[in-house]
Amino acid sequence: MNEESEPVDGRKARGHRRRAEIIDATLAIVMRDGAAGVTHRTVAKQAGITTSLSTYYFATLDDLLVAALSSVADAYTARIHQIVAGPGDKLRGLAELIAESGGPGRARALAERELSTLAARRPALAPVARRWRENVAELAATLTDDPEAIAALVAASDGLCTAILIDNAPADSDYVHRILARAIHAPQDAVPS
Amino acid sequence: MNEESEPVDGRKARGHRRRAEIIDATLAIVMRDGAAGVTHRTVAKQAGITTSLSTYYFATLDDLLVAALSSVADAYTARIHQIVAGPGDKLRGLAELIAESGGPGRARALAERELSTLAARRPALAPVARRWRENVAELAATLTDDPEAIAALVAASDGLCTAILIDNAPADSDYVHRILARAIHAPQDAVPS
DNA sequence: GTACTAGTTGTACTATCGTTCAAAAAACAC
DNA sequence: GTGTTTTTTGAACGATAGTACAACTAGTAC
Repeated sequence: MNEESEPVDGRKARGHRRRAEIIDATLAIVMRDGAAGVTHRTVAKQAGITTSLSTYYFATLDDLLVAALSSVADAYTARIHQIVAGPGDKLRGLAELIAESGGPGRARALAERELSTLAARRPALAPVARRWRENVAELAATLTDDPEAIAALVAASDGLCTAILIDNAPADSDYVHRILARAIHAPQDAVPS
Repeated sequence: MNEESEPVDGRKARGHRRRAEIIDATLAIVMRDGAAGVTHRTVAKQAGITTSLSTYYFATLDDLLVAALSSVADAYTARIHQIVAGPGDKLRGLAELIAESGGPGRARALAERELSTLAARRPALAPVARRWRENVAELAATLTDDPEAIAALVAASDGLCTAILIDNAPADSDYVHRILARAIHAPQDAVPS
């Protein structure tokens, strides 16, 4: 998504398409078997290419993981920007996005979590892993000026995702929305202590 | 921690000690290199034993990971029960526990997150991974009866941990406490919509 | 002492891993 | 057509993985 403009060379064009295919194959692996299942060989088999071609585009496995995480992060970034720019209730839009983690978006959300967790140890992944939370903060900033309310909403979003993914908590959009609203609309002097 | 009572047989006693050593070694590996670094060989080397002895106590790698996750989960359970049973402000105690993830408790918290993430794919790990959130909910239940307030506090706790671990967010105990208080003390009719 | 059980070791098998490399194939420029 | 660049292949290297297994040691019971 953050690639250069279309190349005129037909070979490079094919190369870019191939690269995207490999990233998609990597994501498919992460969604099916987790990040631990990502090897040059499994990715190549998934993409229907030879192992060496996978290493041709991504010299190291880390490169592959960075690209894959960037891809999911891009998707979420687009979704949130769409919500922010759209006409509807932004908090409800976020709630629906989060609630998807319990259904059709579960594999994708899980992939994002796995790759983000990797980021704690691989510096190359860190800036990409931060994006989801930055995007939520951006959305929150359109609803309030209180920085702690923003932080509270970001934390609530992450915590709800965790609960839905790991705990198999109910992913009811209305329920998620109520928890989110509670986080962002709480009075800042709730507890004077 | 959830083992049987002390065996009288000196060999079995040694065996139990050995088992605990292996679990500790596994945790050390997870803390240093992540869950991906856990192999029978690395664990054995860390524990100063042979590879076959590691497989003698834990036939499969999953067994090892379950035991390791159980161990960290036990530690957190003990900490939270201590806070609940103690005389001090329970919410502040939780805030301090969470804030530790930014400092001395970082490796341990990261290990818990990594193993919990594994739980999404390995059923054997699931019940153990749920414990942390159940414990926080237990603590929250001593502060309010509103189930959504409890859920909000649990989500906030998890989200704050994520921010501290992945985002390298400031882990100021007072700050964490304010976010937590905001989650649990918000009025339930903040947003009528 | 013998018989028995639990812990421990060394070795080895097969599989898969990341990575490299020279060479072939394809698309381009001329 | 020739020459050049990019993509693609097949094979191979060394390293490490999980696991199995027979043998050895050490504690226990009698």
